[in-house]
Amino acid sequence: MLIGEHKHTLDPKKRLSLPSKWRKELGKKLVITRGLDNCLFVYPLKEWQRITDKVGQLPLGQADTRSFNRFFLSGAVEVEVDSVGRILVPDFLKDFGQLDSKVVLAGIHDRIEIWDEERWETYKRSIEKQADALAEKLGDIGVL
Amino acid sequence: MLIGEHKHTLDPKKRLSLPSKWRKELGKKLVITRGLDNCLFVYPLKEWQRITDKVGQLPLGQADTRSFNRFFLSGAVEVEVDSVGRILVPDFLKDFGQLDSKVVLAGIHDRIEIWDEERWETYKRSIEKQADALAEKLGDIGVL
DNA sequence: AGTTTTATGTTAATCGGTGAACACAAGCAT
DNA sequence: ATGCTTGTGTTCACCGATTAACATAAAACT
Repeated sequence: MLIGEHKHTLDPKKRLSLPSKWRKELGKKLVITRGLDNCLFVYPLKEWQRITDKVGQLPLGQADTRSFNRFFLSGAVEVEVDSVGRILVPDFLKDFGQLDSKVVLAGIHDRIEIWDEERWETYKRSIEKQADALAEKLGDIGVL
Repeated sequence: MLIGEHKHTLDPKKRLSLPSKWRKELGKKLVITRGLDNCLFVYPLKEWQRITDKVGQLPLGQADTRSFNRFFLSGAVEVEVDSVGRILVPDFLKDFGQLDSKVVLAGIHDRIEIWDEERWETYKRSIEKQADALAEKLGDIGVL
């Protein structure tokens, strides 16, 4: 289970070292892709396969799902973790996530998300404000 | 069953000793996370798993659940109880809970909550005033 | 073909976290 | 009252992670 948040830096060569806490769980091969809300999603290879299975089952007839597939799949890249636990972030994904050198890695259950630090802080403040309202909604669903 | 309230202090290294009463029940590994109303939730590992099972099944497509997942999961940290019964509170959670050195630990059924002492006192006063009204509401649901 | 730039791999140094051990204070119970 | 448990504060030393710096390899361009 990937949880927690870590601040790291993207080195000048766009390499990002993964929090050592997560390395075992993440494994050697990962998939990075465009995420929602302008962050990047990073999945361990196994999880990625599980997800593409689901996505592949969506009806091709709807324009929405076609668009989403393109967004999600065409932006995906398989990367390998190097000997010191770093991954290489491709240019186009770095641009998409508007990443500077300071980034935040957030563990969300089965994936990690990469955020530009500044954007993460503002986003976080906004969800913290909404949290109580969100929780009520989820209470209805029976989570808490 | 975790009940009662205890005043403790957060030491300069952000360590918090758990009330000895609860230690057996809490076990060695706990999860701390952002809670509602600006307090922190602390779950024994087992309870935590029960909750994340539910949370993990929420649909990725809804912005609300994404937000809540980020709020709840990225804010979670697994901590170990040290040899003298203390846990370490990460910076970002200390900030979120607006904790000073004096805190209150409140037992709420299957979790404990960490509150800044001052904020706890005001909150408590407010719910004490509302108590009668709250009870009526619960009566409607059939609790009391 | 040679030179410069880009990519990748390896090593090193620093910084901070973490844990253990200890000492003291305070409260509770017998 | 006094002895034992619990909470708090401090010190130290160690280990490891992250980052920066360096070295090598590949590639691109002239």
